[in-house]
Amino acid sequence: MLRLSRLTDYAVVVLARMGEAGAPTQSAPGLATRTGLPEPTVAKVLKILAQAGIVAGQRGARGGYRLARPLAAISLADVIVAFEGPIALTACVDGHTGVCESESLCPVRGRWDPVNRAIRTALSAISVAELAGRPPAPPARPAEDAHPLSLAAE
Amino acid sequence: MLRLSRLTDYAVVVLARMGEAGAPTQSAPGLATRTGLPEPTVAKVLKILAQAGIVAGQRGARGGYRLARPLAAISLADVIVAFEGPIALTACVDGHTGVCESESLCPVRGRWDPVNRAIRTALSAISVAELAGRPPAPPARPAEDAHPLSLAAE
DNA sequence: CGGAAATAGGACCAAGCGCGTCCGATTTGA
DNA sequence: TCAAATCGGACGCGCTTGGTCCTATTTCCG
Repeated sequence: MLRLSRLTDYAVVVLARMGEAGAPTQSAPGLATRTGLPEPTVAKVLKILAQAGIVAGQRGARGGYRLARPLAAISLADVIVAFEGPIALTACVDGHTGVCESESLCPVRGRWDPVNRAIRTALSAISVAELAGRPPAPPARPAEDAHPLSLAAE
Repeated sequence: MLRLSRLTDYAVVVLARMGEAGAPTQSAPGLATRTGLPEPTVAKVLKILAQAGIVAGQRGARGGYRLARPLAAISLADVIVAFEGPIALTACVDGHTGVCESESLCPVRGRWDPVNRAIRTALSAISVAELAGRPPAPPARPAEDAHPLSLAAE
């Protein structure tokens, strides 16, 4: 199913809501009620997004979170990397030399790299704004209909 | 990490080994020793591949498995679908209407479709033969670097 | 100046499921 | 008739994910 974690899914929803709000700064409880998601989960999502530099947190009373950059400048790959680490399909790629009991026997050593790069490229080409379908008020909105991602010919 | 299951990874390795063998039919225990993978696991992988129609099983003594079609005609998407179901990044897409407690609130309803299609297309364009990196005859390691798989423009 | 509100950063526990294993039934060649 | 192999399912351990909560820190408002 290639599924990404549920937190990542939530993050996209939360970011989309943040983008369409009027106020620049919004609190985690407020975002929770507006998205319909449980409040502690939304808080956790926002904390991770803040660590990744995608949102910026403002502490103290009347604090909250604001987007560090417009939704159009946040790629889907950024969000996925923040929640799931580097994008790769197999576990063989992230420094686990010696895990495979038979590296010399493995016929696909290093062959996954172009595949991973392709997936990465595809995910980097999609912005959260495109996923949300409505840019808040950018000077030049990219497109209303999703363009074919510049991947392989369909 | 977007990781696919370990069984899927094994399947690619097993298929690659089957493609480079001389005999058309090979037994699960034989494939296990040749890949260095545990024998029950290889048997399970082969069973799933047989259900998906990627390999064909021959029962009885001197039986085994053979490729239903050449490796070049087996796409990576075929293998992934066999082991992990339909390729989709989120759980919202496979008929779970009503799971999300707030579909009307969700700003990304249906927006994942182009993303999923792009991933699917990319994975369909890659054959197991390309992952194995060697057409028919394996005297030694033919090439060190992989060719760019005709995927995305980098 | 004090209290309230909110983020920051952990730790913690429960549930789900991936994954390896094994068993019996069936088929087929020697 | 026996042996070898696939086929189909069930079972249980273990890791990862997820949701929750607690405490410290910061900052605005009365």
